[in-house]
Amino acid sequence: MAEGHSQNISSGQALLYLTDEQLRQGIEAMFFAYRGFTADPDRILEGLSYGRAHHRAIHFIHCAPGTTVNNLLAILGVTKQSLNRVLRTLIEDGLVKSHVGRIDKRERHLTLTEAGEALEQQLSDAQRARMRDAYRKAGPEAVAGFKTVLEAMMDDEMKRAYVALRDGR
Amino acid sequence: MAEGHSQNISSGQALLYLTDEQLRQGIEAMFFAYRGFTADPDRILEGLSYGRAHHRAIHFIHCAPGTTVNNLLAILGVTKQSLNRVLRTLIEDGLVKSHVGRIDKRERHLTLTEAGEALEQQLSDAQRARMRDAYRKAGPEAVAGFKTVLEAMMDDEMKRAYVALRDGR
DNA sequence: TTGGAATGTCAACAAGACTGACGTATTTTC
DNA sequence: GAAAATACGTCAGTCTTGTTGACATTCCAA
Repeated sequence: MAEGHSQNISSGQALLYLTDEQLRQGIEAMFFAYRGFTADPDRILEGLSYGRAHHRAIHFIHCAPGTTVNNLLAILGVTKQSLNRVLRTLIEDGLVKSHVGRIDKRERHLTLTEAGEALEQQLSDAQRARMRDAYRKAGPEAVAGFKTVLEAMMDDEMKRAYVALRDGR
Repeated sequence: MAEGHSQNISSGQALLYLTDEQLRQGIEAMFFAYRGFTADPDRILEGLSYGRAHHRAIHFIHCAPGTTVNNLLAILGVTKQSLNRVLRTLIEDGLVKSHVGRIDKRERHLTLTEAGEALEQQLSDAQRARMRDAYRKAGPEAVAGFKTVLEAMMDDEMKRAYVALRDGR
């Protein structure tokens, strides 16, 4: 493949961070870091017969209370049937409440109950603790770089969702 | 939870990047970026009746040719039954070869066939292309910060595996 | 007012992870 | 040399989480 060699010798040192080796390292760092990133919430959810999908739903309902199923679908990038199964158990277990829309009765608006908020706190405390440690170790400049690269790595759609969430608070 | 408020007012601006809001943004950035990160290989594998699990196996066999099953298990963090299913199909399809160990005949050493290397190239070209774009947009300093934070985010075990792979080349 | 579009639910199925148990070959240890 | 440990493969069963297809309800626009 023509893309294989990204080492542009002629431009010297400046592009050294774009070598295939460097990129491969970045790929592996991303893989291992993501494992660490999800490890703590996974451990908490393990005993509760919930999984990562439940965590994601809870996280985004917490961030955007009153959001509709369709809305959540777009953010999570799964089919509505898949999300529905997760939501059903969360509603049955009294962690999420679903309200029929006043303006459009087809819509269901989702919010966390008190128990839901409590679990969200527990999960996000664990995840933030790891994040905080990593940030502290790395320092503010590294954190800025971290975010810059992550944003550049997103699909455009995802970036829109991310920016909307980020700036909407 | 006592951890809830990480804003340490008394230390002023210096720790502003450690606020819960900032951490939450980082968590979401990680979530969305990882989706982008896996999107391209996923698309390629979709048609081939392979999944992300096959991709991971191929990736690490490529990086560490001759690695044993146990070794791969530790890196991937899955059970042997789970890995075996994937490996079996890859061997049947002629992408991976398994050799009985010369020194220890209990071990199976795994390598990619030519066809396996070709698929690896195709997959990693796609992933590197996205990575390269992100790196280029972000610039070398951001990339350095990115890696620093990711390494700090790994579990210690994972970090060892990462460092071993990184420095072993 | 009626037919299409949008929203959400139920049912059935597949991939991929897990546990547990078992078998085999080989190496290590006592 | 016998017993224990290790490396690998496999069968069976379960769980989470993704998929498609079919369907009910509601809204809106022709």
